[in-house]
Amino acid sequence: MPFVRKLSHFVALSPGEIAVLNELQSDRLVVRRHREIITEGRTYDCMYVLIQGYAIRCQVLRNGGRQVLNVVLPGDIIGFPVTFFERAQYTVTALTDAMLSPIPHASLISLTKHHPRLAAKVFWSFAIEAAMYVDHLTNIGRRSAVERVANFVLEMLVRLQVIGLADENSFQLPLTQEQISDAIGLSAPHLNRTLRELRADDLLDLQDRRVIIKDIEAVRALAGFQGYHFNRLHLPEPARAIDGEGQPDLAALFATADVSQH
Amino acid sequence: MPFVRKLSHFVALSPGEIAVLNELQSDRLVVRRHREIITEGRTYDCMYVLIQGYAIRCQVLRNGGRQVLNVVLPGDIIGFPVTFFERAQYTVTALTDAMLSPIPHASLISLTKHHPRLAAKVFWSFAIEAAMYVDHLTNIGRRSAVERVANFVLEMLVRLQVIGLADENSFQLPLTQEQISDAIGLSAPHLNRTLRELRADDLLDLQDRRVIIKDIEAVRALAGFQGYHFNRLHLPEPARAIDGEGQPDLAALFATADVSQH
DNA sequence: CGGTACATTGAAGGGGCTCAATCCACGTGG
DNA sequence: CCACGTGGATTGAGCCCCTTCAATGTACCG
Repeated sequence: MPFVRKLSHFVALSPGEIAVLNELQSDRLVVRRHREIITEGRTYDCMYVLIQGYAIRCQVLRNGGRQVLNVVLPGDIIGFPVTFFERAQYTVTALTDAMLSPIPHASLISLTKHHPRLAAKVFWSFAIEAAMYVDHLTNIGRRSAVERVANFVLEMLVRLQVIGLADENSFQLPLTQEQISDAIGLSAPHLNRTLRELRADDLLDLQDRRVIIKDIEAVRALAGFQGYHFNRLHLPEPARAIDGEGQPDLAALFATADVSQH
Repeated sequence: MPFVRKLSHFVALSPGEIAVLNELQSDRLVVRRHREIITEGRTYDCMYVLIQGYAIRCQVLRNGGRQVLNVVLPGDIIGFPVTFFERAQYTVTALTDAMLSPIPHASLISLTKHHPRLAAKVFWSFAIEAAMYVDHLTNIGRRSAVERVANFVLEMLVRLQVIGLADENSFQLPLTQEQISDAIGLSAPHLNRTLRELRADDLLDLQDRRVIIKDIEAVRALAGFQGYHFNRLHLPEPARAIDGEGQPDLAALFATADVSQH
């Protein structure tokens, strides 16, 4: 289960919590390539965990311009923030045939009640999405074309490594150059020229939907890559927790596993 | 309490819930103009509600470039996602003298346990932040200078109206032109020229930190402004909630107010 | 074989940047 | 009261990065 794998990378999960998470993702749903998973303007009562496949979140402007907000990888949750509003803010499209697991909002609320600490961990993980948007923002707002490509490629590398879909310095990525260019705010021709430059300098190569980073250190230096949000999440630990109300069952509240029936 | 006011705009709150939220924000902290509230790279055990004043979230690049990620207004929570990681991803700086209320992470977790439905509402509200980042992304990635300014100004108008700090078509905004330009990915000179254009066309005016939108409809048309995330939040309602496990206390779980001691 | 999807390349132009210089309001100290 | 410093707004000149609009190339596929 890629979601558990990814979440484990960011925060400790007890066996009981893992069981609950797997239970949550027991429903399955298949979406074919190029179909929309979420459609802008519509209403949704659930989120989706992407079990297998790839997708993009995407906004379209009246003049035809597109912004690819984000690439969705296996283990990512589709639905934050988009399904939390009465009308979806953007569209999510499957890039490949994809397998999803719907998670009704009601289940999340229910989790909040019955497994509060686990729910907090899930909500905490939404911070990762938000942090990625933040980094994209600086990337697009304040960097040159080469720097943008370098950052994009490094982000993908690290995210794919977390879920075991990238090796040391290369990975598959089912995006066309046009989609990549829409993700980093460039025109497709200019992205192509920028890639040529990077290839000429032996920094990285992109062919047949495969990215090979030939000189990671150089690319990292070029990108000014920080990647703070690939650090672990920071939840209060039981030992340090302080609660003004002095609840009697405080210790239980902050116990690592709040799952009793397993 | 601006946070309650803002949250009420997005989701229904019972009197009991409002009381709990006010209790949460009882601590006070003053930060002077130009001081940092959150510093990149450091660790935090609490979030802050901005009670009064203004702030900006901001990332700095090695080459000196800055990206203003966001303007923080009264009622906004400072700390999502930035304090949820072991190292803060960006810096938050007070633009004016500011009053804050610290909310320990532990209190949030505690809320999850004791007032699960209210906690869900608070976590749900984080989607608003993320949705704003998403809109900034398309704004910066795919729009021209005039369009960016139009969008920026409209977003500020609506956000300030929600908390009662803007009238029909104008508002104070304590940002220099340089800071605004860093927010929308332009250079300061070019922002200035763009403002001149907009002023010449009688669309809007910016003087002495005050924005006056002279022709809202025209600006809105120019911006292609959607503002989906100013819609209400969409939580499951008690009536429609479905829980696979068939918990006996389901009705209680989804009751609007889950606060008993008030 | 023609059609589709995508990568690649070229030429031309413009939108926005860089780097200043200037202006202006304001506060501060001599 | 004026000289000066400072932070910010405004304007100008030059240019380059990137866009636009094609055309061309190249797989793959029914």
